[in-house]
Amino acid sequence: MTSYEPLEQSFYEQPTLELAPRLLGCLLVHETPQGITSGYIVETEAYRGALDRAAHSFNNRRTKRTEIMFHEPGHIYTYTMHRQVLLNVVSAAAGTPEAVLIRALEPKDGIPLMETRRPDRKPRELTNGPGKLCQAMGIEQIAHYGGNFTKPPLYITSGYTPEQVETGPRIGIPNAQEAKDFPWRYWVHGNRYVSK
DNA sequence: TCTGCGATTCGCT
DNA sequence: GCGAATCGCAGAC
Repeated sequence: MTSYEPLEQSFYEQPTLELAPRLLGCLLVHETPQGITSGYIVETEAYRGALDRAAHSFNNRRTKRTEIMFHEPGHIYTYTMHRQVLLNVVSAAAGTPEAVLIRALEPKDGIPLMETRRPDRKPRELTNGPGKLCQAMGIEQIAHYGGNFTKPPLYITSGYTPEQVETGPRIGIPNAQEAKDFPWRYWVHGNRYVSK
């Protein structure tokens, strides 16, 4: 178990709807004093500020919480929901508030450490949901908000190329009217760690 | 293994 | 106050 070489800034400079599927198979890595944890990204969702009623930044709403989405792509956007932390990759050019939610991982390094952070869980229950993977990886909202995925301690590196990617409506946004049907959820076909 | 429902914190209005 | 990009548990099959 060693360090990896983070993907460069240029990787994030592609349209959100292209970045979201291209993140699949990439490796999310977190280096902490306790050790390294990592996992392959197997499920993502795109959120596109201006036109997307399901996004926090809908209608370009700029607040303390959504501020980071207006910055350059590659920044870290964390958000809390019912005591859970959710991890997002800021996408699109500065001034365009878009992001990709990381929904599920397939654990690679540091599985024993993940198990200490989420005791008494089956292997598959470690990272098969957006709040769960943050727990397993030790990701905290305050500490990581506004950071950058291009450098340690929390970064993304290349992994593998998925054989088949599937697309469908996003999860958990029933009040988003027309936006709830946008097929902006992407996952690796047949992967056991996909949340649904 | 899958589905449905209730808990409960924080940021925004 | 309100409502949410969720989780975990209970109960069915």
